[in-house]
Amino acid sequence: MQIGELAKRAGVSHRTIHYYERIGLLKPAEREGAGYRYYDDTAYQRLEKIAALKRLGLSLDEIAAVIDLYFEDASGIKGKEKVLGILEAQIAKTDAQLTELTAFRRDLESNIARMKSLIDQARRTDCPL
Amino acid sequence: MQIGELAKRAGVSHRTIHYYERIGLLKPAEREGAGYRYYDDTAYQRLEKIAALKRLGLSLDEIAAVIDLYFEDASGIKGKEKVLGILEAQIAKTDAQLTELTAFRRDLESNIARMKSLIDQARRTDCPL
DNA sequence: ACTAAACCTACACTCAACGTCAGGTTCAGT
DNA sequence: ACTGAACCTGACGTTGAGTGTAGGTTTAGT
Repeated sequence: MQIGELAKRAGVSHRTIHYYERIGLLKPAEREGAGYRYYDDTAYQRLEKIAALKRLGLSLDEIAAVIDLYFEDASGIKGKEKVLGILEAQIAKTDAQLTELTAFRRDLESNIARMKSLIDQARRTDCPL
Repeated sequence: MQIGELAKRAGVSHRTIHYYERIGLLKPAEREGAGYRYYDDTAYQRLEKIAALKRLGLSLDEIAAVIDLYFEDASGIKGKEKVLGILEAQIAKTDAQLTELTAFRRDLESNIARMKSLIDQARRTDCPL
C-alpha cells in the first residue's frame, strides 16, 4: 500500500508518516523504482501501536525506545539488558499513573454526584416544573 | 509567600507561574504596594493539582476547564450543567485510559519476563560463569 | 502522448509550554 | 544611604510534534 492509504487507515496525515520516518519511529519502507514508499500491514500495526502509546502519555522519544519490542527482538545481550531497564522504569511509571488515574476517577465521580445534587436542588427551589 | 518560595515549593519556575497566570490558570494573586505577587496556600494547592492533572495527560486548556471545581462552586445552574457534561466526558476518557493503561502494563510485564528469560539463556550458553 | 492524482524533497511555519535575557524596580539588612 | 537578593515586564529563543507550501516527479487511466 502507498503512503496515502496507510495514512488514511491509520488516521494520520502523510506528513506525520514522513515525520515519524525522519525521527526514526517508522522504517523507511520499500522504495521501488522511483522514490515512492510502499508499506505492508506491519507499518499500519506500528502506527496503531504508536497511537496507543501516545494516548498513554509517552513522548515519541519514549515510544521509540520501546516500540521495537513489539516488532523484533532486541539484538544482543547488551541491548536486552538496556531494554529491560527501560521496561522496568516504564512499569514503575505506569503503576504511578494507574494510582493517580484511579484517584482522579474517584474525584470525578464524587464531583459528578455533587453537581447532580446541586442541580437537583436548584431545580426544586428555583423552578419546580 | 512570594513567587520565589511558591515556585520552589511547587517545583516549578517563577516563569511558569507567570505563564500560568497569563493564560488564566492561576489567579493574579495579591499585589501589595508595588507589583510584587503574594500568594497563600491555595495557590500552592492549585499548582499541585495542575501538576497532577498534567501527569494524567491533560493539556493546560483542559485543566483550566476543570480545575475550578476543586476551588469554588460553579456559578449558576447553566454553569453546573456545563461542568457536569465536562465531567462525564472526562470520566469516559479516564475509563478508556485505565483500560489501555492496564493492558499496557500487562504487555510490559510479559515483555519483562521474556527479556529476563532471554538474558538468562544467553548467559548460560555464551558465558557460564 | 497526455493529464490528473498521488507522490517526492526541502524549507518554513504553527502551537503549546515553557526558558533566557535585558533592563529596570523593590525590599531587607547593615 | 547603600547594596545584594528578589522581584517586575517584555521581547525573543527553544523544543516537541507536527502542518503548509512550493516546485518537481511518477504513475495510472484514457
